[in-house]
Amino acid sequence: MVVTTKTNPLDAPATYDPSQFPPFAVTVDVVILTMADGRLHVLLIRRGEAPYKDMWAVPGGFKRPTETLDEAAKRELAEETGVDAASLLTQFGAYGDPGRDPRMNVVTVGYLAVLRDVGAIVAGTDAADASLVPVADLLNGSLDLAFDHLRIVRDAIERVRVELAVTGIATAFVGSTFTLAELRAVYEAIWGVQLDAANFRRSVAADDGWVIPTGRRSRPGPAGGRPAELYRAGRAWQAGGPIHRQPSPSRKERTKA
Amino acid sequence: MVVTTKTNPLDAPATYDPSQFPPFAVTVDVVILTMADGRLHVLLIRRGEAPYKDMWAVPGGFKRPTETLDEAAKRELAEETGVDAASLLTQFGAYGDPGRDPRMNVVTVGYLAVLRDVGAIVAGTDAADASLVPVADLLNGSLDLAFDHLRIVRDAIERVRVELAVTGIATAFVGSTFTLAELRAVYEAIWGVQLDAANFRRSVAADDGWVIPTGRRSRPGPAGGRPAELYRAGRAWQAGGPIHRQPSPSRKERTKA
DNA sequence: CCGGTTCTTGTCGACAAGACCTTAACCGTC
DNA sequence: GACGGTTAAGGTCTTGTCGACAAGAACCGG
Repeated sequence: MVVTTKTNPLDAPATYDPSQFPPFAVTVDVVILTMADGRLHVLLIRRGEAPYKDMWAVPGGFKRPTETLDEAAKRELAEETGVDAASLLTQFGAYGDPGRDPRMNVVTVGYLAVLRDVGAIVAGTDAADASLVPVADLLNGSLDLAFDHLRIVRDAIERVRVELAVTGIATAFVGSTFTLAELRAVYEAIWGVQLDAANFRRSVAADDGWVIPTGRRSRPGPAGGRPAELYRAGRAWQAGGPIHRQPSPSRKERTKA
Repeated sequence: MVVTTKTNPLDAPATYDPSQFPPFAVTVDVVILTMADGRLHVLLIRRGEAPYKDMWAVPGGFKRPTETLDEAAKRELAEETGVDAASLLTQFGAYGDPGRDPRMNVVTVGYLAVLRDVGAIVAGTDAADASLVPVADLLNGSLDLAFDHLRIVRDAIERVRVELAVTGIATAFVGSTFTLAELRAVYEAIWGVQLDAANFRRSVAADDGWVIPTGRRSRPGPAGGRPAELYRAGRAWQAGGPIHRQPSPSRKERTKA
């Protein structure tokens, strides 16, 4: 109640005296997303012990009492991939369903990390224990995960779709220099749409600050074609990205949908 | 435990053997927002005991091992206000900084609840212990809160501003039937902007599904005026609201900003 | 040199959103 | 009952944005 017989507003019913609070384990799970061959992938690890032995799971670990949640996520990311970048981490949800871990009461906090070129990192670890999995394989239900990690990954995907429209998270998927085609591929893969290259260029390059031309040009692919200009990320990506998802599919159907 | 010393990527360093996981208290804090005299308010309670005695705080309580986080938030909301509506609850963040509660390790999960007409509920309880506070008083720093609750409330406000553009949360602030002026006041108060009444009407009433006219009309205010039509919320509010925040202030400055 | 491919620039039209005005309906007072 | 004040509702015009589409530029291989 707002006010019980005592006067402590933070307390729960007498059966839940704060001095006898139910203990929980608190963990941090990091959903690591990256682009590989034009598709969105998530980094998963294979469990070596029960429960859910041999199943794929999201990397994570226990929060320490001396660190914040953000620091715990940063530490886990560094332990898993060797990447030290706290700015790429975004908290997206907390999960505490009873029985989600059959061994004890665990509340986990989900973090989203966007990296580029995780392939080399994954290869460096034991390949049998870590792998990049296309998110499409998870979203269509053809692959299940340990615990409630499938739900956690789903929520992370949904979050990155929103972040893509609101923040400049797209540049985290590409390298320090990139072509606009690469950047456009990020939007197309994550949103599952097809964007007009000309209009995309206009939106991104119009008011400068989004991307900065370097003057150099990329080498064409094996199929030839005109070499694309190389850009680097500008500093204006904190106040909302330049590309927005189409709210209503304009009259013509998209082939890719 | 999740893992033993070997081969399991889910584990932490040996100093953190899962069998000795550090215990945390897990609480749920509910930021209850409502409209009062044209401004956005938050329901706060006054602490009666140390720490932070006599300071304002967000209502909350311990999560029980047998309930989910959502259920805990729903229970807390019912205990505080008597309102039983889980659909209005939105989780927006987790907070676990060390020392945020000087007594023990506490991780709290923040929930946002949008209600209408909390005034009667607050009046029903002990008025000295619960109160509606304008969020403006919190955002400008003139009032501090216990623990890290100021940060929690700030995050909740930011979240409701986003939800307003993405979901149909605006209808949760008004009654079951409402005028478009009332609905517009919600947007104006939360975003701090001034919207053109004519354009607002077009956006909301254009493609029906947002609001449904009831045929009845409201009684004019004390200053007179033409009576407004009464609407009720449609069912199309799950796929994004009709009103979007202006991304770029078009050439003319707004008087209210 | 010549098609094939990709990047870049240009133009056009549809649509959405803001600014502004006019009409409609109710109040109070005189 | 007439009149000004107030608020709601509807209409029109302009502006800006966004998507579709066409055309040119720069590289490839043969």
